[in-house]
Amino acid sequence: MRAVPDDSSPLAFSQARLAEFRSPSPAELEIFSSLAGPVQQIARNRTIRREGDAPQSVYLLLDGWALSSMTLADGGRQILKVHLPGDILGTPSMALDKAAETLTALTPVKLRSVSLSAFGSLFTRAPHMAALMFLSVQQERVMLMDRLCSIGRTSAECRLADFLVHLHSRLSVIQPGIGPRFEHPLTQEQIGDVIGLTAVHVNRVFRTLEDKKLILRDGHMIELLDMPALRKLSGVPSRTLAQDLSWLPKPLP
Amino acid sequence: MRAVPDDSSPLAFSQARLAEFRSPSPAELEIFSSLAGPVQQIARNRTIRREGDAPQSVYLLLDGWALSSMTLADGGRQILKVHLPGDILGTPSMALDKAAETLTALTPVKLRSVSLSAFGSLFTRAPHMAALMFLSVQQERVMLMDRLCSIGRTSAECRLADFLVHLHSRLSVIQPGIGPRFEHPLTQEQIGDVIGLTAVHVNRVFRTLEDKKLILRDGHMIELLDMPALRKLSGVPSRTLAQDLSWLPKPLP
DNA sequence: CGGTGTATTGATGGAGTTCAACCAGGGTGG
DNA sequence: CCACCCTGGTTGAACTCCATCAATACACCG
Repeated sequence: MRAVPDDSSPLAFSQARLAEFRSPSPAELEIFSSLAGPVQQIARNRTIRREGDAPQSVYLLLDGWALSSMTLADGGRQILKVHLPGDILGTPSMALDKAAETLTALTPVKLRSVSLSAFGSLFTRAPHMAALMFLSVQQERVMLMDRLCSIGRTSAECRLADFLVHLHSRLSVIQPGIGPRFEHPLTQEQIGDVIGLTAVHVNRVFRTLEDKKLILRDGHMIELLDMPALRKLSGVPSRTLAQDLSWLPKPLP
Repeated sequence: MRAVPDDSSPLAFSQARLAEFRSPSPAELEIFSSLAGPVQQIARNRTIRREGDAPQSVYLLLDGWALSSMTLADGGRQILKVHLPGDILGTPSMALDKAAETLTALTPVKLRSVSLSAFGSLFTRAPHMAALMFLSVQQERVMLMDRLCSIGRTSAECRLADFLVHLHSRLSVIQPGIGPRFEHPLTQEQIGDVIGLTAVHVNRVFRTLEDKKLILRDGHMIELLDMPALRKLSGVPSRTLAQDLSWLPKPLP
């Protein structure tokens, strides 16, 4: 199967993501791409996989925004991650009986499934690529740790600032030269479910950030007016990836 | 080098941990063990590695309790994980320039270092073992996700209940047949730093759990009197590992 | 025996929730 | 084309949970 579909730009995203860690080789990208199923379209607000389902594959997000979330006993919801094109969805539940997280399309979405057995073959066919995946998961883990700090130990204002700065920096990776303005499809209730606040309070904190001239809103467009101040407010340090990954196994030729 | 040191029990712990996912083969455990450095002793309250240090190795915890934590801009601290014997410490920062978490010995500790290059060789020498490691990290990620829910969306009472139930279940893995009572070395301030509360409030919540006859305390000994009620209170579902891991690469003979 | 770190309890205050009302935009169907 | 709703945003008022400040008690240790 030819790896790259007609509109090759989506795969370019995921290449950009993995290229954050120096270069999987073209041969490896080819392998990974050949493991994935056909491109599927999912409509807005459709569930991709529900928590409790048996995990049978993971998903390469090509286009659109998606959410992974968990539902609590009391009906509350926590959004675990806002997914952007290039992300791989559903991997946390690979080791589990029943999926821990629900995956939902936030906008119309294009994705390709990768079966667990296909994924598993990476470990023998492309060890270097498998190691990159391993590191990518560790990176996700650090992001969760940072969010734990943010939610556990900082005020609502800090949390929202952190969320906006973090989202913007992730968008910058897949849209270089994006500038300080960006559009997003999230409701204030969803933002609250990300950072552990009620929709009402998210609204109020948005207002105070505006009043302080730190951000500017127009509908679902947000402009970060004072990035340094926002970063400082967020409290969590920015992470830089290791330069020296010479300890990894050698990439395929 | 003979893999198992004289007191072989500590390695048995880590075997127990990995055996949660069906069986790395003895040959693989031998490989892993041969990668690790000599046994080191660390005194109580000593720092194993500070956040900001360049990550050069990961650590296999053989004996004792350890903490991984992050310090915020305002001086606040979030404890990311309470580590028990058998845990591998420091892996989240493998992909980073500077370590994200500080590792501290909570009790006198025995550990062995594994250099990054040694760890990396697993991916070519023992792909099945590498895949088990990969799954183990995903499992850690799910634990962080569960805690995010707990801290982000539940009351202090729920959080403490969740913490106690979770800690107890992890202790049960390395001390089968432990019963409902267990001892721990944590101060109330440290527990607060785990679940995002102040020491004062941790104390009050402990009291209410006692008053409700859910737990019983004597110094640093805790007895879980009503496990079902505590589980229900915690709100987060209990996770069960996948039975079918046939999609993994074949283990070494 | 003083000193330090931890546990405990009370009193007060504040950040965020909850409840409620109102508004704006955008489908949809008569 | 307009009445109708329905979702999402906005603002106010009351309340609650948890933080903060403070004081005491207790244990361990030089």
